[in-house]
Amino acid sequence: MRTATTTPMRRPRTRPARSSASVPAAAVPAIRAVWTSRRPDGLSGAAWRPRARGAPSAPHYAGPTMSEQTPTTSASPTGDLPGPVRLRVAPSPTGDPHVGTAYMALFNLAFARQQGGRFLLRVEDTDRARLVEGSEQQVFDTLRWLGLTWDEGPDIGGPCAPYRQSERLTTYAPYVERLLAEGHAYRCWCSTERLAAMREEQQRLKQPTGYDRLCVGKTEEERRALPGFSETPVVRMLVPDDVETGFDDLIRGRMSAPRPDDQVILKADGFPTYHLAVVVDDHEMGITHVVRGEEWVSSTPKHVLLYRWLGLEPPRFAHMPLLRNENKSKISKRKNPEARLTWFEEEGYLPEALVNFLGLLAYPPAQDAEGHDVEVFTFEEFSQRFDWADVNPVGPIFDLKKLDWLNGVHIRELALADLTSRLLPYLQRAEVLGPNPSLGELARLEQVVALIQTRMAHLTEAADLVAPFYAADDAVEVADDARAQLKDDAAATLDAALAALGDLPDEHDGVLGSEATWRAEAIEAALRTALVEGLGLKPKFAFGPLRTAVSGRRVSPPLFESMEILGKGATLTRLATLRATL
RNA sequence: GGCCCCGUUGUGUAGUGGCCUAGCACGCCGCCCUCUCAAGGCGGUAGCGCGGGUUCGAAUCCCGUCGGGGCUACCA
Repeated sequence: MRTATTTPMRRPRTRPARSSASVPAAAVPAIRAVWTSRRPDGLSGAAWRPRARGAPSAPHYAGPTMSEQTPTTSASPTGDLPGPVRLRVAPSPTGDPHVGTAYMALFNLAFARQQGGRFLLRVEDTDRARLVEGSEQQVFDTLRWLGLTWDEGPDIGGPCAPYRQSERLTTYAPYVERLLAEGHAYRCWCSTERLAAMREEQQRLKQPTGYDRLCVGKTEEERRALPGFSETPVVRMLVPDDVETGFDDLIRGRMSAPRPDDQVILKADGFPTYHLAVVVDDHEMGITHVVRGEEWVSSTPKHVLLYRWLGLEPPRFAHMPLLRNENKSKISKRKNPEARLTWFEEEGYLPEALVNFLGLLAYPPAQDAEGHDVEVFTFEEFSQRFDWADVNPVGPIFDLKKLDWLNGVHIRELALADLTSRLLPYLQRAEVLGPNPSLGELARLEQVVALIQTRMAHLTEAADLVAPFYAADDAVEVADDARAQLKDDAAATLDAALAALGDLPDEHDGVLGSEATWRAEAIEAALRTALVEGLGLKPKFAFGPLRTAVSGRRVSPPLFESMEILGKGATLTRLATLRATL
């Protein structure tokens, strides 16, 4: 536990010198050095071997060696692994992907990219009871959708494959054997019933809960004679009473954490628990920075202990604050539908907006010359200025208001063709357009999208705005509130509009009709002359009935532009259709 | 209960002892623009959890207190 923390982590949050050089960059060479020399620790055993092509042979490791008893079958890394820093996100496939996973992935990736390092995805599927079919694929899909892509992972492989813990079982065995052999771990045959009863009793007596070490120092036969025996033992860590539990955190500085219980590291089913698997895999995969949620703070001493017992150099730790529900509890999918990553796509959020938003939680935006926040940014911009020391340890409430605004901002920044194609699936889902829209329908769509680009916070809102443009002209559905708004003079207004517009030429002079006369400006001029000047109506009341006739709505995209897109024939039909019902 | 982490407007944040009558952004409210709704422009609203200290001076340092959160599994 002597992580070379030469610089105090957090306190000097020197604002001007925010070049990430302060902590991370400076740390890189050191990590690099440690890394190259720590590979041959014996634990990778047979798996580790010097590079074939003239790689310098590593210094021999003098400590305990497991090589003879390490028939590792997995394809373990050979020699140096790519990247000056290596980070990972390690979700467990236990259901809908969680927004917290994306949050962690973002910060891990941002730092990895900034340092020119690697980002890996590792699936932590050691809990076979909670495994959910298809959830792993959903993790891939949602993270890819967000653009938070990995350099190594279960689906794309990499030098440390496999990247699925359930496929790495043989990797963990020698580590467990070594801990057992050196007296740092012991087998425990206590049944789950006995454990539950023990815990209950401890809680009743208001004692700290923890394993009572009944099995310590006992052989299987000795233990069998006692009650609460189970045939299939687990392996527990033997945590010394006076163990040092402090560690350094990139975000919080020096941390103290509780003394761990005799944590189970190998379950009765032969699967490792998270604690063992994370240490072994992070080591084998050359992880330099462990970035995870604050909920892991209290188990970090267990991990540090494991690293020490195994003679491994521990990685740097960064514990991110937890995203919260409105009541400040840890964000949960139960309380918050938006804790599900798939929800955002369903609701019409842009992935770049979500990433942008996540980068604003517990992290300060950059400031411009006038001291105004620069809250709209890309992942690359975020990555470049990122610094662990700037992460706020306070757990932010996951409040969607700013995301809604950001989504609108990003929608407005999209090129028209891009926005149109992104809208297409939503319009098809809403059945505004069919599965195979015609060229004509698509051409019209882009025109319509230009009108609604500033009128959406969510892509899902497009359906309502767009639908009237694909309705039959003699069957535009008129909303109740729109019809209710029609006044007595609506009929006269429509008649006047019909007359004025009927006189407006509809010619297509130029090639491809580029010189059409049925244009918004001409339509507006004709209508203003007839209704505002002619009938003396206020614009607002003059155009209301027309809007209802054309769109069936009280609120719609700009009226004259809509008429232009619909064309003269359709416009007149719509006006006449509503007129006929009055 | 025990251990640990954290407290700046409704939300996200700036602030690291005087530049703070606490800045910015979102939200909300109002005004302008305007064919509706948006977008855009302008303005307004609201905060240092509390109590002691240290200091000429505290949002900033110290102590206490209160509050919130996390962990306390053969879950991650």
